[in-house]
Amino acid sequence: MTDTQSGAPRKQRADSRRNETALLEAAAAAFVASGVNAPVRDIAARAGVGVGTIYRHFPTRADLIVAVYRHQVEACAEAGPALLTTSATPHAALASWIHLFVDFLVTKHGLAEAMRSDDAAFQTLHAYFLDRLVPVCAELLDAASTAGEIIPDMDALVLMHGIGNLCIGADSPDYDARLMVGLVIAGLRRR
Amino acid sequence: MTDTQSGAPRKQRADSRRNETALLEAAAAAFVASGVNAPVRDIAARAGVGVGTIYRHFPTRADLIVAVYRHQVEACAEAGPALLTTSATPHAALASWIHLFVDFLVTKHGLAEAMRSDDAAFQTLHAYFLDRLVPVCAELLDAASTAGEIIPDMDALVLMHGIGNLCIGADSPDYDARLMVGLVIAGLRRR
DNA sequence: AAACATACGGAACACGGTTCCGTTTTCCAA
DNA sequence: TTGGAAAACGGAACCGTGTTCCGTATGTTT
Repeated sequence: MTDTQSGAPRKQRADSRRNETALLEAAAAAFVASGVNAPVRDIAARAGVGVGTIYRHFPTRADLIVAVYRHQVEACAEAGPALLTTSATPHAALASWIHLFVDFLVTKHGLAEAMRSDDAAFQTLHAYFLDRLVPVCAELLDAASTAGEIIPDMDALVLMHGIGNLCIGADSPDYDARLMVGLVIAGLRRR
Repeated sequence: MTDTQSGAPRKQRADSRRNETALLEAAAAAFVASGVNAPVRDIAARAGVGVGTIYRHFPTRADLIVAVYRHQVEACAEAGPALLTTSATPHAALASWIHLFVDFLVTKHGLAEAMRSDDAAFQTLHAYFLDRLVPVCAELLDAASTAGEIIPDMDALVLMHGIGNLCIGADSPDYDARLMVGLVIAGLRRR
């Protein structure tokens, strides 16, 4: 049954659009100040709206996080192929790209933690990040392994998971996520 | 028979000791069933005590976790020197020991996550695990680097942090903590 | 301007950790 | 054996967060 509802019954209300952008800005600010787990009420207060409005626009926290960081993720994804053409070797491109990803993660307090929460609400976050970045990573891995620089058959999804995990707690003074990621990259090398 | 004791103010009450062991058993069971973040009320109910009793015996969740897993951590710590004498090379000993640690972590749902929480309540957990295991790891690292098998100056604390992080979410079907840890171990190798 | 869909606000609820205090149990000493 | 102080207990009450719900307000269309 094709219930062809009338094409575009009505456009989105102006206040709704205003609130959405206000929320995005408020959330970005709150994330910087308190990490991606900033209390819902705080974000609402910053945006000058009620909590209900948040849930109406972004049903889960993951939706909000995705919306806030979407363009940065896009930039990271697009950097992959670019690096492949500008780098000396595929392995160098892979290394640079991973460092780019790490830089992104470690500057978002709590993002790495959230990324790997098995809470159902974070499915969206998981899905978006992985859908967007895993193929890029896979392409880089493939190029490097074709060039014989790294071990074959490394799974991009597992690698991304692992890199993400290594970035957890990156702001702790006695931890060094980049060093650990460097070990992983070295470990990928064919010996 | 009167028990042999010097003039202590008073010995611990019998019900108190009973409750403590009951609590330990209940917590162990709850941890297996629901992970180390099992609700306090659940643990209390399993042990047949009130929630206040938990807090009296184990002021923070970390205290409870430490108490439950203490002997396993001890075993892991003691395995370090042993492996060093029985293994072919220091690097092999290091690898075996790390895998031992990983096995311990991945079978305790949520432990790895808890390990790296920056919540103040988990200071105890952090402190105990690291105080006990980092020196062992350092000894193994030192032996391997003295033998020229791995890169020098690797910090044991950072390595333990990283390994712990890699174990987060180890029960997810599309992740492989052991594989990632293997990459790190390979990355340690001098090339 | 009236009518109606859309969106809003925030009170109310759910849930888990933590505290507090009146009551109960244990132990010691007389 | 027993009186009573100290130790320990239980769980109600409290707090902070996420989430839902519905009466009200706002924007849009005719």
